[in-house]
Amino acid sequence: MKLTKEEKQILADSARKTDTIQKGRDIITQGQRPNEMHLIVEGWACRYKLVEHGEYHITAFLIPGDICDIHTTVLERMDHSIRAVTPVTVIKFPSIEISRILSRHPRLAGALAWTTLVDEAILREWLVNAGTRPADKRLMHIFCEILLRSHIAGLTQDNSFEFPLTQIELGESLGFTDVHISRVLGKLQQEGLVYLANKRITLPDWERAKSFADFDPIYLHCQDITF
Amino acid sequence: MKLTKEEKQILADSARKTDTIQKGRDIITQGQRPNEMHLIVEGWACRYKLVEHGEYHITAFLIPGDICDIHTTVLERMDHSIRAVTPVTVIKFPSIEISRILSRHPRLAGALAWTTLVDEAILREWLVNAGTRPADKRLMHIFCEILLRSHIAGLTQDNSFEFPLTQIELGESLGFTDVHISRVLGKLQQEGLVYLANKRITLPDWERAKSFADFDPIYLHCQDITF
DNA sequence: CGTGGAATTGATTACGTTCAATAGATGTGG
DNA sequence: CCACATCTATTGAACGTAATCAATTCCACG
Repeated sequence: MKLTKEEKQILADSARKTDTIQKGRDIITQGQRPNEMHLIVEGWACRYKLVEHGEYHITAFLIPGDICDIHTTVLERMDHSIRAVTPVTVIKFPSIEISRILSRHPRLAGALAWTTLVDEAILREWLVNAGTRPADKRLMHIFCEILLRSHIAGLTQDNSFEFPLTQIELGESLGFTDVHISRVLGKLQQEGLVYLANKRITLPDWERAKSFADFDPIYLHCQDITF
Repeated sequence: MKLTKEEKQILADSARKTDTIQKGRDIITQGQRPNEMHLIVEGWACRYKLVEHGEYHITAFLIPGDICDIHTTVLERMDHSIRAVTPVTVIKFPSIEISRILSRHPRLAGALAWTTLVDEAILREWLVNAGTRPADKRLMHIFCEILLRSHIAGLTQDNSFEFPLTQIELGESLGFTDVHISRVLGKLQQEGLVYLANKRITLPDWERAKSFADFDPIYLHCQDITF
């Protein structure tokens, strides 16, 4: 879906201001009812939920171009939190402006609905990932997804992308311990499926990566890529 | 969110017709681009995705009152399938009618957005469930969720609800084998946390069930219940 | 240079899978 | 209404993936 110049202008006009969030800080916290919507323009964030013992589970990674919380115009309270994984820059949109847009500009409303549905589709795929795939394929699957999403956001160089996550965070999102992530990641590198250095991931062979991870890009609702 | 009489009428007017789907049949299949939206009025359905070897993973259960596919007005192709778990009766709404409603009736659009966001919240909780909780708690968690959702839909009698799923299907949704479901379910019944008979589940002690499963209803965005 | 978080590696344990066999339930046709 | 087929549930034994506990090493940063 492509926005027209006018539509982009409408969005730009309704933006309030930009803001920067420190690494590790919450952008929004569970239970809040924020009165503005956040669009990430730089850095990585993650959605997470607390579970017993003060542990986390990460349910999504947000990269530049992603919206944190369309929820604000419809739901009362956030049922999860969003945290800055790296320093994050966001543009804020007052909820009132968003409501106005939703009711007056059907095409923009459609665009927002589209991002919501893609978020949902990603969540579904993560659930399948967690429910059916062993550690090595699960890990590769998320690398495939992030490469493709980074590519769409214009953040890739060839078949590599910046990857600021620690193995701990990776574990918290996939449902593994950091110890196990370390072992499996090591194995994947030995097998030449991934190359990781300087907070940057390279997938040397896209087709091999996809087939190893059983990765079908259909759920991202975009074109596949070729390297 | 409560709809007015007029709003309900608008929805009723845009409905095309009802349809019945046999048990085990797809209501919509992955890859399709359906031109109508389905609302379940009777029976259970499930969203599922195929994985390698022809296995399934179930990503959602749909009960009366749930909408199958708001997607149709926005996305091109279904990224997953929906199957009738029992015989299912649906009301169909042509996509064009839905588009019309979305653009002309902001409050109804909001209601549809609300159901989408709750679906997403449920998915998030399922992901946390799969990623962090052991089998017994995971199983109880889904029972808690379904009891509450059934209650909202007016389908409970006291603290019991109809439960047409096989242990195989339960396993396919939680990421366990049917063998393991059988064992864990047996244990939960011995401990008096669940009572299961005639395709009907009873949770004798709601508070105990909730605390055992670490179940926090916030993600369903509705009131909790007391029995 | 020293400190604390992140990553690696090893040894042991445990939760859930797999394979297999049996019993129970449900439905169908003769 | 019984006989047979099929799907579902139960139970047991052996195995395997990932968790846990623990000790080091690596690295970024003040």
